Amino acid sequence: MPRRCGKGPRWFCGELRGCGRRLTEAREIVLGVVDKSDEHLSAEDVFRAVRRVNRGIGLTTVYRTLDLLVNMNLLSRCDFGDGRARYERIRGTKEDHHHHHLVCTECKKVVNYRDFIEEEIELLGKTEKALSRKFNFTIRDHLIQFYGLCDKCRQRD
Amino acid sequence: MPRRCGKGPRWFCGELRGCGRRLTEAREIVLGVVDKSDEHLSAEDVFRAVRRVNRGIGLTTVYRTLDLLVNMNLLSRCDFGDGRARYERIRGTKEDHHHHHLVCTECKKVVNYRDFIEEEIELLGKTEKALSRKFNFTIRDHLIQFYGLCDKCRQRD
DNA sequence: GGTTTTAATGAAAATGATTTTCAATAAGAA
DNA sequence: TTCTTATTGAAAATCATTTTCATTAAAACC
Ligand SMILES: [Mn+2]
Ligand SMILES: [Mn+2]
Ligand SMILES: [Zn+2]
Ligand SMILES: [Zn+2]
Repeated sequence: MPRRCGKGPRWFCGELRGCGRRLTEAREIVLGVVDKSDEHLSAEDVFRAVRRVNRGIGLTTVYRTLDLLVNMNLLSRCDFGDGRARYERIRGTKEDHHHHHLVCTECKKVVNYRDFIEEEIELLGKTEKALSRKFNFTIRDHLIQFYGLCDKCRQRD
Repeated sequence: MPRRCGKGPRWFCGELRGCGRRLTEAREIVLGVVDKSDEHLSAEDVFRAVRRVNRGIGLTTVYRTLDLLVNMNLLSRCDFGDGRARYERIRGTKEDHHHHHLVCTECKKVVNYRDFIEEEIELLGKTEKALSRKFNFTIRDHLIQFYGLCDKCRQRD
């Protein structure tokens, strides 16, 4: 009889075990930190939050864990062009909380939006079909981002 | 009477002078290299090509010049997620040769496509209006990229 | 043509996010 | 509990890009 996995939610423990991985405090804390936040956190952001819970966890481990969680499809890694990766939790089904981003090029503020997502998805389908045929590509993912100036930055100029 | 600008196309010389800049051999060669190519060149790629014309030009100058040309709106800087910027010439009017990218996540091959560009533009307009109202954003630019597997990489797996 | 101003340059050093190395630690199977 | 080996932290390494600074050369002005 396998010993009850000490800490952390069962499902997470299970997912990890499933691929021969171990449930550690660092992994729990990192997942918890990103999960709680509704921001787009950098590795450094996550590191700072993690340290508040356990001072002993190193930046290297945070990087490694974020990588792992992205590969497990629990987090998504974003690039808003400021030279550092950012992470956010993928909630529920893939299609469920799908959203795109609106980035202020001035203050780097990022807004999630879902307006016209349906139309974007429809366009995606169309494009996928056409490009698949034309270039023999299998499309797996897409990136749609809008750049501009937020309210405050527009006025400031 | 201002001396005739020695080398290079008049328009380029003029554009530079217009903002208090000087026309140099490095700038001419860099622009020429990116202009001739129909690839998405990294700074290193450009550097190698530039050296074939003039061995004396340094990598630093290539970086500086690429920056300048992007700011002058002659080149566009792309990010395909491989950790280095890539550059391509912007031809003609902005709307004219507008295209989006299809990136193979395996071999990093990049394809330009224009299929459904009209629909994408239409969607952009719609989204711009809605997001502008909802979030008080002024949209200036957008990024639409598809990721997947090219023909060869699909078969190889 | 020559002289002057200062933008542009190259080499080397610095930067900064991320990755690698490696010896020590601890998860979890038995 | 013991044993295997995945995971970890600290320090060093990587690598694209930027900064520094002394030198060079556009081009404005004689
Ligand atoms: Mn988001
Ligand atoms: Mn292109
Ligand atoms: Zn802003
Ligand atoms: Zn490929």
